[in-house]
Amino acid sequence: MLKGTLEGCVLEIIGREETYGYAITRRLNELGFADVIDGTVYTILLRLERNKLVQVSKRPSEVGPPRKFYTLNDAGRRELATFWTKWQYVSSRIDKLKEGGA
Amino acid sequence: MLKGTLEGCVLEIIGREETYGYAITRRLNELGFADVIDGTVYTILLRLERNKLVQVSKRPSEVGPPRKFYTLNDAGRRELATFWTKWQYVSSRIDKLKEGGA
DNA sequence: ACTGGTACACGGTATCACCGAGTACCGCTA
DNA sequence: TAGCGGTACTCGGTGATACCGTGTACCAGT
Repeated sequence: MLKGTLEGCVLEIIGREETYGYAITRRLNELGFADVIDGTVYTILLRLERNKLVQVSKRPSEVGPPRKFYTLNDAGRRELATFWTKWQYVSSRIDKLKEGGA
Repeated sequence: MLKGTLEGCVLEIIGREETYGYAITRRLNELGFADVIDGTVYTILLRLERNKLVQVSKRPSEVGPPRKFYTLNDAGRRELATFWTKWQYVSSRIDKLKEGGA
């Protein structure tokens, strides 16, 4: 019912600005998703890449190994919009169930 | 991250009043979860039963085969409270990410 | 040379929820 | 009385998400 939520969050983060896996993990942790681990994020990123929702550009870093920078392509932006629509729908229903139930 | 959400909804419905599988499915569909199918609900109910979160009472129906009525026990109520706490936490973070991202 | 932080990939796994088929009770009607 | 539609539950199989741990590797500072 709500699967792919974390993937949606990752899409949103990428949609804001070009970024890379390690930074996305840090961002998610900052946002309060404390238990999201880097391995999970990389899994999602590889899936996004496989599903052709992102454009990838590998560039060297000055403080470590090269980074893979991601940006959304058209399909990715559509997917993101679909995700938010679905999220709003489902989460509002659940909130309604929580409050009073009608 | 959000798995078990549907299970939480089912717990909430049972928490409101003693009810049974077929009626729960109808209720969920009414609430807007149109694609939730009875098989899914029964799977969840069997899991709740196996995990000892509900009390079950099988009683005959006047319009069909016997029904299995469910009520929450203490463990079920605790699980429900935990679910809502977690839901509120996670959904608020996601909403925050959606609006502006700070 | 070693440690610690940065950065990514990969195999394995648990579990949720979906799907479909199967069983069975009941009332109505043709 | 046979069949149909609605009610009601069970079960095996499946796909996908996200978790977990490990391995690899680059870089800077001590």
